Amino acid sequence: MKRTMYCGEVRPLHEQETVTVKGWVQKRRDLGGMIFVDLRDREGVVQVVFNGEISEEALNKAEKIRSEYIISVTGKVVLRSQGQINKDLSTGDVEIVADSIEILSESKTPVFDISDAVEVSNDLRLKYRYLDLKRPRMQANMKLRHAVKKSFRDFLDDQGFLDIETPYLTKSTPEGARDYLVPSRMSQGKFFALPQSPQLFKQLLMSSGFDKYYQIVRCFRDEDLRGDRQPEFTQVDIETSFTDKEDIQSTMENLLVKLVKDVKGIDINSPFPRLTFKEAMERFGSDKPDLRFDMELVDLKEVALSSSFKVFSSAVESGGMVKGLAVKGAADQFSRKKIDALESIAKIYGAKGLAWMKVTEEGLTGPIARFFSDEGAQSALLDQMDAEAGDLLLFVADKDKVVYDSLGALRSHLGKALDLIDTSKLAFAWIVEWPLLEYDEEEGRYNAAHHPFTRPVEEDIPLLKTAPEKAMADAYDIVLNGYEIGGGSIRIHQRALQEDMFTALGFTKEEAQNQFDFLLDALDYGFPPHGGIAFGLDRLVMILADEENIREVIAFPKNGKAVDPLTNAPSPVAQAQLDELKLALQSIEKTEE
RNA sequence: GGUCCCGUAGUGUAGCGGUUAUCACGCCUGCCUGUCACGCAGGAGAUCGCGGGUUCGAAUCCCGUCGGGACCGCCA
Repeated sequence: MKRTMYCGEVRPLHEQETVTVKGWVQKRRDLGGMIFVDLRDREGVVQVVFNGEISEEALNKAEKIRSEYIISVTGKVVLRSQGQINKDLSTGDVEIVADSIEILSESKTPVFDISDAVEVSNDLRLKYRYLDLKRPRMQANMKLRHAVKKSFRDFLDDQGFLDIETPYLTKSTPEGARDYLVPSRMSQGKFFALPQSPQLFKQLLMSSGFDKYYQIVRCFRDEDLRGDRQPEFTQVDIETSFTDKEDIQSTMENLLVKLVKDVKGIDINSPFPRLTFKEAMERFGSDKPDLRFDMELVDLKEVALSSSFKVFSSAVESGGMVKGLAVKGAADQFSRKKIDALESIAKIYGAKGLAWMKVTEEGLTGPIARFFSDEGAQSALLDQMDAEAGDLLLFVADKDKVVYDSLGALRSHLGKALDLIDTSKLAFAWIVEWPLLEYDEEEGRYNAAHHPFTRPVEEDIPLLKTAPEKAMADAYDIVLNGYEIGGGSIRIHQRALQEDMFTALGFTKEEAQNQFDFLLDALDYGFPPHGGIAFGLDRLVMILADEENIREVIAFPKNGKAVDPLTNAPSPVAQAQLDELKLALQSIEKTEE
């Protein structure tokens, strides 16, 4: 019998119709002369009734079925009588009275319940991912991911963007993340790298005149994993010629407004707020601030300098800073022990300590309150921090980076812990005016903050030769609820400027030519001005799905050690395979330090 | 590379120096014609991740190891 409809789609309008549904046995309730089966497919669950008075044969077969058996049922749709309606099911007004049943596949009892109710360990879920993906949560996440991709495609297609594929077997480049390498049999001793992004290819496509390009594309980075980072992840990669930053930003805002409406039915406002990198760091201690709540960092340079508290004044005098957070109305909730816990968070980011005071009706209390006992110092502090009785004040005095990182982390932590976040909000924002370069202390040189093909802002182009570290990039990130969900820039489209950029990054002419000859050569043949953006699809879907790990929106992800417990990849290979590639393994025995 | 947390029936857990190792769900058998967390009666199922140590005695304490998770570094 051919399926006539999905289980989850049976409705009262189908009353008296004979239907055939095929699905997985969610639950069997055997009452003896009568068996109820909840039958599940991707669209939902419907109750099937096996009644000996209707069909003895079907009832007998139904006695044999167990959880997750796959069956085909043909029967009549009937309305349930009052009192038998199940309002928890979308199909709860009806049920299917079975005339016949066919068992299409048997199943062992699954190792865990196919339900959202039980929290199963990550390891088991990934090992039995095909079972895990049956769960309603995962089915919903996969459908959402599809809807997001479709919305991207529909919008970009409407706007005249062309989907063009770029190679996965490509050239290793020294900049950026560690590459995944693929040995070449045909060119022995040489390696492809899997792309960290299709960056250079999309730029070349611009030179070829494709004008508007997009691709939903897998990218690979061999770095340690996090909740929002997998070794392979998906970008929505976009590039446009004859454009500028504002043009790209407004197009992407239109895209996201439509996307959020399409997949969540939510109206969001555009344009999105624009913060400079500096402003984001100063106000939120993060380059990807969560703008769903306030509690901004307060600069206390003046207060610190005039204070008798050495820790504060000397931090500023030695070139660092002092910043504070006013945690509104939280003084009573924070015992000494809880403040110690906050301090240990600050210390993760290099803070030597976390200074604190509580504001009471009588004034400031806490171990450092005595330094702010005089009327003037106290009112200056309270004024700056907009603090009042009942507030908990937190301070970090240190190098800029430590102050930003530790207070930024405390702000996020407290936002969650104190329930300050309106979780129904989607707080998009652009972070703009990024430094072009950042200093790498380990290597003792400058690295591209974004990537080496990012154009400096027009007025800073001369700085590239004189003081490149001061140059700002024509780059922009887009953040959502405390995550970076995309980033892009206007690119360099002149050879001379690209060479200056390589020089600023410490490349010799030969090194630049060796690594990027194809780009430099192409630049000789002319590039239109161009720029673009890439979205992290997994992260965006994760946030829209209300998940906290991108694993939840990837069908077959890796675990925290970059291993796939389902297939057990990566795995050893046969000696013959290595021989063919002329590869020899070094001893991988653990060596003593 | 580093810090912290977790490993107990199929699953989720209790126990934290002496228990017949707890409970729930699931599983198996029987009964049951309106269940939907079905019900009732019974049953099986655990080398307490692994190795070593302390102790009269270890699931429990200590060390190591393996596996998992979170975070720092790393991720243009």
